Amino acid sequence: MTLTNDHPDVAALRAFNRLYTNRLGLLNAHLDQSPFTLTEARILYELAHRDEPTAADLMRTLQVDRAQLSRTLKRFADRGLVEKSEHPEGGRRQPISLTPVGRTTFAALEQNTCTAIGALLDTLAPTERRRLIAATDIVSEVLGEKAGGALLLRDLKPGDLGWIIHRQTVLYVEEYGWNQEYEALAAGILADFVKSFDPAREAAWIAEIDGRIVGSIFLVESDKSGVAKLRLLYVEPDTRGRGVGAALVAACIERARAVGYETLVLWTNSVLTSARRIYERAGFTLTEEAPHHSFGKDLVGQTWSLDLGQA
Amino acid sequence: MTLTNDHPDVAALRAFNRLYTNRLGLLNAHLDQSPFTLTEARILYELAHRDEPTAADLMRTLQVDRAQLSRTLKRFADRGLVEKSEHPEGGRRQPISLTPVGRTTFAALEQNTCTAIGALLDTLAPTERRRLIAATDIVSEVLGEKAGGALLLRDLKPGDLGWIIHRQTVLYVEEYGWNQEYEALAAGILADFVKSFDPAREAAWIAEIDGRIVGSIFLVESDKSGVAKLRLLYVEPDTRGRGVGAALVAACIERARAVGYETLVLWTNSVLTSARRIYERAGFTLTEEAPHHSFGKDLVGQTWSLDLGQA
DNA sequence: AAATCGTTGTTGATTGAGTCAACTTAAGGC
DNA sequence: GCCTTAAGTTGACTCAATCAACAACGATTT
Repeated sequence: MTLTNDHPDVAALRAFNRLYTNRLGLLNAHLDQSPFTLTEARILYELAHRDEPTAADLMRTLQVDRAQLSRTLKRFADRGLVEKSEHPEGGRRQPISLTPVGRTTFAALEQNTCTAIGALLDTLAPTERRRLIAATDIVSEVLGEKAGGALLLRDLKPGDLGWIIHRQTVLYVEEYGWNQEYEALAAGILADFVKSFDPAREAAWIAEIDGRIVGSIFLVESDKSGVAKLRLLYVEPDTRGRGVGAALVAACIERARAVGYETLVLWTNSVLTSARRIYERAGFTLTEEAPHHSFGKDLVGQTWSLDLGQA
Repeated sequence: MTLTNDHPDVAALRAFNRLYTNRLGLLNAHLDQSPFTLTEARILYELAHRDEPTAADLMRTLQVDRAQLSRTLKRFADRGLVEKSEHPEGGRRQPISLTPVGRTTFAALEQNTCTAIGALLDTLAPTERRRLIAATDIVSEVLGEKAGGALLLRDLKPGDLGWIIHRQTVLYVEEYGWNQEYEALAAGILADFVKSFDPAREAAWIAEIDGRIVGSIFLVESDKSGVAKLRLLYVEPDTRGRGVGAALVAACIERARAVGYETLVLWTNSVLTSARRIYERAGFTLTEEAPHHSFGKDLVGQTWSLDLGQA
């Protein structure tokens, strides 16, 4: 799919770009009163944060001209900030490193930029600042190297339930055209979950990657003795295929077994195909299917069951 | 409050800044192959989007040197891109405008940058792109001119309920140290609201500013005939004092009266002082107070009542 | 062994953005 | 009239940025 040029997203990103260069571009420009150019500062930063890169390395990551880089490094060397050494594998390559003087100089520069940015942040109200940082984190994550932080499963904390209801509803509305009925169902389930929560026999997990909620699952006691229900599994679409769902289900099964349940059941809908695969791989079997009309659609409800294999 | 320089927020914003200059800075630099510098492009942009600004105007908004600006404008004039006219009020001021040639040149330039940005966006998955745009919108809003968009009251749409539960819980946990009990209460209330929703006698409003949810309120029928309840009023802290709460309460009262209720009551807690002021101004009177232990705290519950003055 | 090619780094030459300071031109205030 | 302030121009200088040519070295080919 290709965007047309007058797509609103393009306009939004351009507006952002413009604002950013107008506001913060200056923050860079000469880092007021520092003796270093933006490019020089970027080079110093790379030198300080990498392990003896060669000039060619810097050229590629910072996208600067070879000539300019060569001269800049020479200036740095003249000022005693950097030194070049021999590359172990021979060749013309020269690993470059900061001298002690270079390190202290860089530290002072860092100090200045941090102060400048701190001053900028101080002009914002706490709420605004938090929103700004959250937003820039997202931009960094989306545009940044897709290192893909580690998956973390954690307990519930206040605000999670509302967030889950919100995200699940939005997802199911977008993907399957369901209506608000689902939101009420989820809200009801979670309200009951908290009200009658038995920490010894029930649990919930939130999956996080880089501090962002990317999935959740609930283990709830059922009416029938020895039977637990797995409920409200969901995984953010853009993190699917990274094992988030499997990890959540595994945690749920493990706990159910540890607590002493004999059977784990779950109710889902046939349209939720990616979830279905996760259940199958975890060993669940389809025990019942029945059409129903809910959330504004004709659906096929499914009951899946897993024998936890204990007396 | 002043931030220390090693505050994580500073680090986050710096990381963002670095990433941004590395990734998108190039997008600016020379807008590859265009004959215009970044500064020149910015000047052209301002000329195209403003009504005949003077050189001094440009100088202030773009933060460029007078000399540089003067020379750049002269170059533009030589190339036939801009023309200067007489300022109606006399003086040395010369309003500057693009010539037809300048307009078409600028249009071509725009086309290029849009294509470049479109190409960048096309490399992202749809979900990622949406997250990116949402994030940049927030940055623009926080750093941008605090024009403060218009307040919009709208109906409920799917996902709103979860969002409200999430935000209210986070706020009350942060501000008053309440626990998850509140989240369950809110989820239960809203689940019931949807399940037994009577469109003729009940309603809900979401307050939005610039597409962001900044508050909400619910009008719910009570057990007692002729009596309606106002529930779950909340306003985002950073938009308080802009009449959001008052507008929500006013909408609620108006509808309650229109539908034919005789009395509007609400239950709140004494610690919620900003809400209290809104109720007082709207004409509510405190009818009952009783201590209770909820949400992990000792609180004083209050019942407020408003006579809608109809037979 | 020689020729070729790709990579790495240096140097020359040129352009023009960016900066500081001096100066001109107009308007308003007293 | 004089002084102050703002707007715009011009001169002089620095140096980042860019292009192109070239030297050094390894790897590959012939």
